[in-house]
Amino acid sequence: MQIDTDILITWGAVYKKYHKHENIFEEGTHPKYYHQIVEGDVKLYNTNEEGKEFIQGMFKVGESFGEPPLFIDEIYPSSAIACHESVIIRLHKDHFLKLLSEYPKIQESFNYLFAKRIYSKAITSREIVNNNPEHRILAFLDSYKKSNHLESSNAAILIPFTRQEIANYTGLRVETVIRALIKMNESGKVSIQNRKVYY
Amino acid sequence: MQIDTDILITWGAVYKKYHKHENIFEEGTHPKYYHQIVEGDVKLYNTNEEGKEFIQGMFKVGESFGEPPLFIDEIYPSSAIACHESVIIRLHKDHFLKLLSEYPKIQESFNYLFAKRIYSKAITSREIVNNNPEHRILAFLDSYKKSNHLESSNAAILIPFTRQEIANYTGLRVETVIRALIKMNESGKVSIQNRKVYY
DNA sequence: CGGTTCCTTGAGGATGATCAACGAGGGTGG
DNA sequence: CCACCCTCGTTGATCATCCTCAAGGAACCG
Repeated sequence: MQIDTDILITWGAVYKKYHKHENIFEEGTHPKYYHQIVEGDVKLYNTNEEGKEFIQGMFKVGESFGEPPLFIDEIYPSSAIACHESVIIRLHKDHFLKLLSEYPKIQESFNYLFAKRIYSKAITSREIVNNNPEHRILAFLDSYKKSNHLESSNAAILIPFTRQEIANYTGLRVETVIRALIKMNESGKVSIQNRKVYY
Repeated sequence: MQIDTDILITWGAVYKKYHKHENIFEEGTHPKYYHQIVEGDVKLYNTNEEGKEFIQGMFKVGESFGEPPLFIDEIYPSSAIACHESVIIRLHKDHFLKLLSEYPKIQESFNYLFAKRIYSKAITSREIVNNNPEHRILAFLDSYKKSNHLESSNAAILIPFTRQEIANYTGLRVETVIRALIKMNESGKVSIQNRKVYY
């Protein structure tokens, strides 16, 4: 979702800078703002009791994140952190909801966005639950590719994630991801060139 | 989501009866209708290559299902089947989208519904990915309880699912679910009374 | 170069999946 | 009313696989 920054500013939004690895909001807290990325990228994640991280999603320039709780008056189910130096434009919740009611078109866009998210989550989870590491990783790669390179469905693209991040996405362990990727490279399902994964 | 049946009828919706275990739509096909349950219940599911089933969700009287693909012009990511003798009111996709654009209130309700689904999915998946059977089952029980018994958050309720269904929801195997439930009964996390699970 | 982050490898152990039976209950028709 | 069937629940033994732990190597950056 991308709301025109001019509109956001008009309604009282302000830019805020975040350092690399700085927290944007914390799991369990009440949402106060609508967030949209102007520069940089953001990770939504959980950490469980044992300190293991699970990545709910990664978001990049132009995208909004952490909106669902705004609509249903709930606390954040996960934390958000800036992966790199980032600039976020944020609008106070009340103003955001007001804005929403004034612009049915934006309302409609959120419907579209949410429907897409649900759809993509449905696709992913049916593969993730299937306890096969290769499946899980492929599901992750597919969903990344689909959401970022709609056009070039044939050419292999660089996967800009570390093995650790892939592990945190799929719920696997780093070593398992590494071993699976090596096998997938041998069988031609992915291509690895000096440690970079292409798919 | 529940749209007034009078409105649906006005826009051309019709009732359709489904037998127990009859298919309502198939994974991979293009959605033609908006579906809302008048009587009975519906299961959304996938079957993978090895024939293992994964349940995406169960829906009951008054609820709609399989709507996201309508919004984004995509094929169904899963199949729908009537669990029992059911009556569905369905409205042709084109009419549904038209109706939607005429009623901003309904549009808004879908935003609310979708936000809720995303939220609940986020909660669930962070537990599901954690490969511990007990966690997975508890996540499932919590999400069921939350979506069906908002009020009585303290009293134990009957879980109306077979162990096989719980297995298909959580991606575990029946035997694993059984053994986990027995342990959870012993440790007091659930209560089992002549084979029925209470939580 | 020294430090950090990321990748890789090996060995061993834990645990969920699998396979194969069997038991319990509910419903149905003779 | 009883025999049968069908679905669901249960158990035990074995197997496969992913996790764990521990260590070391490669790339990158100040």
